[in-house]
Amino acid sequence: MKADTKTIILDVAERLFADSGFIATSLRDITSEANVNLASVNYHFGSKEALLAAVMERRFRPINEARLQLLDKLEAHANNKTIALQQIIEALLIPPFQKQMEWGKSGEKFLKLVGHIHSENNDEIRVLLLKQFETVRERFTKAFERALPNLEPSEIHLRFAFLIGAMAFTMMGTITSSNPNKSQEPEQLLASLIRFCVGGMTASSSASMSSSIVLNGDSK
Amino acid sequence: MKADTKTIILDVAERLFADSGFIATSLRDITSEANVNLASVNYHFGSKEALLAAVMERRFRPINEARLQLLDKLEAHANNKTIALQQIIEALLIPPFQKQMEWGKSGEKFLKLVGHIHSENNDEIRVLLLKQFETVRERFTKAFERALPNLEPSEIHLRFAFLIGAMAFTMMGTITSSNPNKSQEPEQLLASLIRFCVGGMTASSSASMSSSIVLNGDSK
DNA sequence: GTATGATTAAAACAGTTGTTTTATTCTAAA
DNA sequence: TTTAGAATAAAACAACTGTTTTAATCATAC
Repeated sequence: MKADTKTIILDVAERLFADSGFIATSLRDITSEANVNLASVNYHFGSKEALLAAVMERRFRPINEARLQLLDKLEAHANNKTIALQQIIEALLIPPFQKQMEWGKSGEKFLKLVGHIHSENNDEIRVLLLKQFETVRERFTKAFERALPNLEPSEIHLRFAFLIGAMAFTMMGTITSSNPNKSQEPEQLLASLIRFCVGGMTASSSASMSSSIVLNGDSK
Repeated sequence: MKADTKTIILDVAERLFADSGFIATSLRDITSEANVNLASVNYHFGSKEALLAAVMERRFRPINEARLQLLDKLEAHANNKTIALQQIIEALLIPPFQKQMEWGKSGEKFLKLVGHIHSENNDEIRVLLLKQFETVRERFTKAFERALPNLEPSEIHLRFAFLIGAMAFTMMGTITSSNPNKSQEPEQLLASLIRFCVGGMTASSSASMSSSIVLNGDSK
């Protein structure tokens, strides 16, 4: 089983981008570790940025397809009845972790990369991710709005963003690496994340600030 | 009121690091925009990385002092009684937003920088932040454990990490910039974040996965 | 006024970056 | 076997990086 140049480059780039970041990883880092010629990246992908796009595309397509497929199934089974919020959140959060386990060592670092891309400064790079995520985002926003009819859409929008933040942070691996306990099983990590997000999304919207702290910017 | 070179460099570096990231911002970007000589960064701070450390140090000290002070006050007022979880979370989340408003235009971009540093690939850089955060982390972890006695410490540890993720993501400004609505008021954003985190931290720990999806990595 | 040290200025340094160009090799159809 | 095109290889390109060195200037105490 001989892996072709394009695949080797994708694999190595995925791992190095995840470990050291997009900017800090040079094409020479990638090509030397992949044992391919430096020019082969530009030959096969066009540019360094296009290589990153290809890396993300390869993993994101199946993940987002699984997400939408699960949501389809949920909406088909529950005709007119409201879908339980936990099931929506599971349809969103389980696929990336599940795919990562399926891919084994090859896709080991992909979630870490995605977590970092989520908080990328470079707009052009983050747009690559948003493009992939757009349909998922729209569909799940509607699902959340149906499941949480007593929350204003703007509030749901914000909470969805918080959820993404918790998810991205989890994916980056900062949590597992900083945890002094023995390495968290992905299943336990995912289960905790789901619980946290369900609690966050279903939180009461009426609670006001209890302390006397006020945000007033007097210093002009 | 003449601003000295060191302060100008700190201000410009803070803004550029927040907008374009640490690696992507060159010393020449900073010094040319600050109208100071290139060598002045190394003269006053020693290195580019030491400059970043100085940028973070300047903002983090007052924020974390405020956090600990608020927690002190909570623990002093509630002798033996348990502190409401929402108050703990407020003591953690309000100071950064409050300080940012106090600082006005000068500290406008600091939270964005912090959010990005949280998800930095470079370990040495993230360590700079963790060092500043260590005491806060320990104190609030204990407070959470007291306020949530029915949760296992490992579960609290994870949820704390999710909370940090939601917070960092909020700070990065990805949310506000992606929101099609009129610019979110910081107060409303903070209030929503607090609600989400309170809900997430107090979520039931017994809920198991409801769907039939299972994470099993058969592909060896 | 002069000497001392802090600050700023300008230039050079040694290295790395993504990309392109020019040759060479490989592969598969005619 | 010849030949056209794909793929790889090696080298060069021009630009940019953080840091250091060497001069010049500034402020301040004597």
